[in-house]
Amino acid sequence: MPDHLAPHRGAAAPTVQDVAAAAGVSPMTVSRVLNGGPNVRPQKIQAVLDAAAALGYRRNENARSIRPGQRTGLLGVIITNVANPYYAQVQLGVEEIVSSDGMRLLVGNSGEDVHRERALVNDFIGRKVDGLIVVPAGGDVAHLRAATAVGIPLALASRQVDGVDADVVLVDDEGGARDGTAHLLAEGHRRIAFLGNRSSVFTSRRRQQGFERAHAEAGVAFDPILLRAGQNDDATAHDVTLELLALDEPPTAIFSANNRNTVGALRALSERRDLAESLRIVAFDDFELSSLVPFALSVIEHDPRELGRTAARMVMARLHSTVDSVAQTIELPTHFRP
Amino acid sequence: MPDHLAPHRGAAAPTVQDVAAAAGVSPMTVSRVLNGGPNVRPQKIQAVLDAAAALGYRRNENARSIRPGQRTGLLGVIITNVANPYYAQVQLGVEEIVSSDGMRLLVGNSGEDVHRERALVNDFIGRKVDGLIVVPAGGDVAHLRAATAVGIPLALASRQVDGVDADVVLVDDEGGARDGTAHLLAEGHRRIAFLGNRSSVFTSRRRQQGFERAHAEAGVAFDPILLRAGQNDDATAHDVTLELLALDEPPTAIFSANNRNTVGALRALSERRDLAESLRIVAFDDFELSSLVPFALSVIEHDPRELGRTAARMVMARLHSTVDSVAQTIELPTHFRP
DNA sequence: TTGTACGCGTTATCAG
DNA sequence: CTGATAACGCGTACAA
Repeated sequence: MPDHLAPHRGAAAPTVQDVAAAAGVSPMTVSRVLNGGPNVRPQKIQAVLDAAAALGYRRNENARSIRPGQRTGLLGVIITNVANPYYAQVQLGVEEIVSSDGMRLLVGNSGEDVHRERALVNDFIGRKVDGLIVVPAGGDVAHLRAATAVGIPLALASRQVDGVDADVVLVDDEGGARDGTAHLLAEGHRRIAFLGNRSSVFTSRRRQQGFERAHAEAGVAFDPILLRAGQNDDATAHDVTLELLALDEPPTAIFSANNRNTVGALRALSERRDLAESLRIVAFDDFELSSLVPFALSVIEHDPRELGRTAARMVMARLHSTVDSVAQTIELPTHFRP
Repeated sequence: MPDHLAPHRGAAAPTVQDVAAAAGVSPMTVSRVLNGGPNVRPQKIQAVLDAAAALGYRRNENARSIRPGQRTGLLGVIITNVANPYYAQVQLGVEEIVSSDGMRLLVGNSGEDVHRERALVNDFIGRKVDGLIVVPAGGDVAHLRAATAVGIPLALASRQVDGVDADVVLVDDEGGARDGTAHLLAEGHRRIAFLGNRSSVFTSRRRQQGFERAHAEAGVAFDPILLRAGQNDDATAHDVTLELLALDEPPTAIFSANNRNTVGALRALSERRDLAESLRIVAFDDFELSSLVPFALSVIEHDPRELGRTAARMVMARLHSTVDSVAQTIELPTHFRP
C-alpha cells in the first residue's frame, strides 16, 4: 500500500493492487471497472473510481501491452530530416489521423542514414509499435522486411523501395517535374539547369526523369554541365548555384527538384542579383512565402500533410482489418502554380 | 518454439525462451549474454548469439521496462504546434541530444489545447517515459504537477508556467522585443503596430511587455488601436494587417511578435504594396529566406534548436544524477539582425 | 456479481 | 560459471 494518498516524488506509482485495496475490492474488479467491463455493482464502480482518483492511478501501458492480443497504441514514424518543414507537415498529417484513435507517435530522425534507420526500426519493433511509417533512406531494406515479417503494417512515404511488402504513398514526381520543365521550354528556355539530390534518392531520380522527359518531348537536348544532382542541403545547393551562374554559358532558367535546393539557389541568386536578374526558376515543393520571393519563381506544389494523412490511413486500415489485402501504391497529384 | 527459423507474417515474436531452447541454455544465460553480463563461457556466448540471430530475436522493451529499476528510454515531447517550423527545430534539437543515449522520442501535438496536453501527459506517464519536455499551452497545470509528482524530470521549453517544479528554458522575449522596438523608435517611427498572440500566451505577453517598455524608455506613447494581440495563425494575422493598413492613420512600422504573425503580415503587405511600400517591419523569430523578403524587414533571431538541446540536456542531467537539485531557469539570448 | 490463479517476457536473486 | 525461481503490473479463463 502506498505511503501517502498523493504520491510524492519518486514514490512507486500506484497499481491495480493499490486501488483494489483502497476500494476494498479485488484487482479484477478494478480492471473491469477501468476497462468498462460488464456486471459490476454501481456502488463498487464508484468506490473504485474514487480510489483510483484519490491515488492518482494510471494504468501501466507497458505492462498492459505484454499481454497477448493487446496493442501498444504506438505508431513508429521515421523521417529522413525532421528539420525540413516539409516533413514536419508530414508528421502533422500522420498525427492528425492517428491521434483520434488515441494512438501516439514514436518519432525518429534517420538523417538519410540507413544505419540509423535500421537502428530505429529495430528499436521500434522491440517496442512493439502497432504500425510503422517510414521515409526510407534507401539502400538496404532488410530491416524493413523484418518489420513486415513480424506482422507490423508498414507504409512508405514519399519514396519507394523494392523488395518490401508495404503500402506506398508517393507524389507524382515525374509528372510534376515534366510539367514544370515543359513550362520553361514553352517559354523558350533552352539552357535549363537542374538542381537535385543525388539520383540514388528515389524522388530525385524521378524528378530528374521528368526533367529529361520534358526535354525529349520538346526535342531539346540539354547540356550535361547544367545537371547538378548531389546536393541534399541548402548550403551545398547555394555553392553549386554560384558555380552555375559563373559559367561561360550560364543557364537562363533553373529547375530545382526540392525545397532544400530551392532555398540554397535563392540565397545564391540574391547575392548575385547582377547575374540573376532575368533568371527564371521553377521549384518542386512549395514553401511558405514563396509568393514573396523577388524572382521569377513558379512552384510545383503538392500536399505533404495529405501525404502523412494517407500513409497513416493506410496503416490504420490494415490495423483495423483482419484480412491482409495486397499492398497498394497511391500517387498524389502535383499542381503547377505559375 | 517457432514454426520457422525466419518468422513469417503474424508469427509470434521469438522470446528469450525460444533463444534459450535453440541455444541449449537457460533463459537467464541468454539475458546475461545479451545484456553483457559477466561470467559466461565463450562457447555459450557464441551459441546464444547465433541462435538469437537465426531466430531474429529482439528484446521486448515493454516487458523489460516493467521490471523494477528499469527505464523505458522514452522521452515525451509535447509541442503546441508541430507544423510550425520553429517547433520542428526544437524537436530536432531534442532528438540530437537524446538519441546519442539511445533514447527515443514520444511526440505529441497539443495544438495549444490544455485538454489535449493533459491527455498526452497522462498517457506518457502511463507509458513510463523517463523524462518530459513540454511547451505548455498554459492554464491548468495539475497534469504537469502530476508528472513531477511521480518523479518524472520535466523541462518546460519556450514558456514558463507557475506552480510546477520544473526546469525551464526560455528565450529573452522581453529583451529581444525591447531591442527591436527601440530600433524602430530610434529610426523615428512613432506609430508602430504590434502583432502578437493573445497575451495569455507567455511569450506573447513578454514580448508585448518589451514592446511597451521600449516605448516607455523612449518617452513615446503608443496608440492602443495599433496593438493587436490575438492572432495565433497566419490567416488571422493577414486579416488584421489589412485592417491596420486601412486605418485613417495607419502605422509606419510593424512589430510582429512571432513567425505566424510575420507570415500573415507579409502576405497582406504583398497584396497591398501600394500602402506598404515604405512600411518598416521588425519580426521576432527569424525564418528561412527572410533576407529575400522585398520589404524593409529586420528580425530578432534566436536559436530554436538550441532551445531543444538545452531542454533535453536539463532532463538528461536529472536523469543521470541521483540528487535532485533545485529547478533552474535558463534564458537564451536574442540577436537583432538589421 | 465477484474473486483466484495464472501467464505475458524480462531480469535480479540466490543457490548450485 | 549456470540455472531455477520469483516478481514486475496487467488482463483473462475459470471458478465461486
